[in-house]
Amino acid sequence: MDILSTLIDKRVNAVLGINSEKPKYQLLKEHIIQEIESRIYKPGDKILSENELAEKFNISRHTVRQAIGELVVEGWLCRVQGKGTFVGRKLNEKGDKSRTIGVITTYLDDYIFPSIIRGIDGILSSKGYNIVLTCTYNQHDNERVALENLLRQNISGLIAEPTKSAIPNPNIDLYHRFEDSGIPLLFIHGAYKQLDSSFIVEDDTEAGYIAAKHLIDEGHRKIGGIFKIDDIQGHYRFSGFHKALLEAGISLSESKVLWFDTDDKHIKLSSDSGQLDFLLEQCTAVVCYNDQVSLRIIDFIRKKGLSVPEDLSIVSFDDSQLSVASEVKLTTVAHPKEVLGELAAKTIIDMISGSERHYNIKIKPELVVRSSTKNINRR
Amino acid sequence: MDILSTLIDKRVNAVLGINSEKPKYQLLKEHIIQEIESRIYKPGDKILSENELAEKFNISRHTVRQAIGELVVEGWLCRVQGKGTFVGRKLNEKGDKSRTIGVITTYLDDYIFPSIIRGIDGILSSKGYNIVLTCTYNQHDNERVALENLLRQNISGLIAEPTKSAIPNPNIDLYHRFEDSGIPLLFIHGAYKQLDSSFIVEDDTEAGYIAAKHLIDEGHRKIGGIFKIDDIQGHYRFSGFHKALLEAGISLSESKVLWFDTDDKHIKLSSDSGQLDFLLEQCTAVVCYNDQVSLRIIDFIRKKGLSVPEDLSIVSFDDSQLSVASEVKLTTVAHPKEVLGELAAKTIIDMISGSERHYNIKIKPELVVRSSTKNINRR
DNA sequence: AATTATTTGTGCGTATGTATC
DNA sequence: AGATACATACGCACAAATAAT
Repeated sequence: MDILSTLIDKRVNAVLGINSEKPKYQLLKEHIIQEIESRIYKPGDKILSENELAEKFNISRHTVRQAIGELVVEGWLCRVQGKGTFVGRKLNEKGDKSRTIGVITTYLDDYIFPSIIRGIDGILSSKGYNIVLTCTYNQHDNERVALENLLRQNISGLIAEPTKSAIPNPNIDLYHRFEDSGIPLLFIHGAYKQLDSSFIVEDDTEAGYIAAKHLIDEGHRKIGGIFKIDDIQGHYRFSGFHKALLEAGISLSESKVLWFDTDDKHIKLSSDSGQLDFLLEQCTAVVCYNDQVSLRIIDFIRKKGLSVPEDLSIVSFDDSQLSVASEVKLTTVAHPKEVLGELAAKTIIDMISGSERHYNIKIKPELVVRSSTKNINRR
Repeated sequence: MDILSTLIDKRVNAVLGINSEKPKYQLLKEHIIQEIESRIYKPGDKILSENELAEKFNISRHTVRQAIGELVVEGWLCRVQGKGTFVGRKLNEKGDKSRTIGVITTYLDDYIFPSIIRGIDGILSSKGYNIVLTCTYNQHDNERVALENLLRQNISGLIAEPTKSAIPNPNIDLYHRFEDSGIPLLFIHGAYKQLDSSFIVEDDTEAGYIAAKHLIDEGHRKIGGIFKIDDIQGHYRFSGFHKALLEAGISLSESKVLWFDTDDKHIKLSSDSGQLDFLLEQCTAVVCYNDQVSLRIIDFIRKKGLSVPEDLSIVSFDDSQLSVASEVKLTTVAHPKEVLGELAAKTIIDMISGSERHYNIKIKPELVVRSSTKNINRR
């Protein structure tokens, strides 16, 4: 439905001017925005001249200028004297981009994001790019404010972690504006299903598979697992763990897997809860959700007067600083972290300067073998 | 010098219109900006009406509107229909501020800034504030871009680490604009001498004093020091170290202090450089520039077949993760880090909502006594 | 190389609408 | 109710940049 089509008729125009609450320049603005969003005009296209628009809609050139002027400020259009008005943002003096990259994450302080940000920062700063970082605290309204600010900032590219990626996102329209403006958009750590954008994620299923496979290769058959249930990574890691066991012909008895969540981990994983005894009774090895859990298990075993890896082999995930801080150095599946950040930075630079514009990347995790696992066949 | 004063005379105006490259609305813009910067108009003040300006400068009201319109977009002014045009940014619907805080640091990945950012983030997010973070990589031009972007956003406050604080800053004008707009400005980790702004810094001299004092209190008299020479913190810490020794009547023999810089630390502090032997020969204790240096010294001593603290007591600075990761837990003077960040966050909130607008805070560091020092009188 | 047409930029005038005090 | 302020909208003229002739 064309907002301004009725304006062509002068009499109807007059009627519309009374009925409609909105001023003419506002209607024209919305009309032009709609033309851009519906891809009638693409980034770089020349729109109708001011006089043509004035004639087409029977409004004065002054009113057209007012509408276009605001759209320029909002980043939809740019004007070039003597040439015309074009869709998209004006480039700076030298004709190149701003060399500023926007980054949106859910948290700054999250266990994984300092590392990812470090990876992004390391590459981008060495390539002469600046970073503008905003975090959403996993709130859609904060995400919206961040996107609106970045749209005004003439950034060359955007790296974003989805906010609440599992549920429908109300800010998809703003993400579309980056694509409409020809600004590369790259998601990390997840992607919106509603948006066919580039993304880089880690492969948690593969991580779970690698962890279990390593224990199987070391001769273990009685393998337990401890996973987090309120985190999708926990599900994926369990899924890969399960797959490896099935491939090895090991049936998964429920009793060998312990699930915990954010709230009950202090109870379930404490030494005297009794929940952990099955590990020592039924297993020679265990896959732990992350390095923190590993340290708890090692603590538990030490209190029983036993030791790792002699009495129990342990594999965990993330390769955090904790994995080398303790006396037993942990065998762990390294989360990409910095690598994910570095790859994201390199990819966004590729998307800005190169021809290739679409990337769907899953990073394969790698096992770091240290001293928390042993081969039970060699003795 | 009033840019537009000559415009009052119509004939001179005509002459100026030929000689001056700039259009009238541009001259009016600069005139109004100058009036705001010179504090003739303060935030919240009402400026002359459009008609008054048009009459005063003998230009049309349309031209005045064009000038004011751009100043509104740039955040200098806001217009209220029926009331007038005022200095400063328009508040949002509910009349309150945006609850977004701008943060500018030199680096993201620097050894101290992840912690400071964590402190800021922890407090601000819990109070419902958002953060927009930009880092300058210690470059003035990046700082300028960051400040310009933040000026366009509707932030309620700005926390900034000075970029190259030791040399004159070319972006002082932009920092003034925040103060002109009534946006609280708080520096951390240093402050520009040209600007009489609030700041929160750590007291490195005091830290050096505390470190040496602790060793003296533990009975040591032969105390060495290892400091970094290309970092102002190194100078401050040495200064405090020196003061403590003087107070205790210990003369500082030059041979007991080793200076290193970023480039030569791998050579000077390596086990086989010979530079470290004086420590074992002449001292019972040593003050190390940071925890990293401490670990190197411990490594050196272990290779000599000796141990800490039995053969040498060590105090260092920062209380980083390293200080508890090794088998010898380090006695160390805790850098505020998170506390600095948290205090900065609390202070900026105070400055936004409270009446007090000016803070000059030096944080006293605290000694964390662990097991790298021993009293040589008790045996 | 100069001319011309087109397009945006600057600037003036006027009138009327709407919000505020 | 009236005065004042900004908001919307129309008209015109000329300058400056651009592209094509």
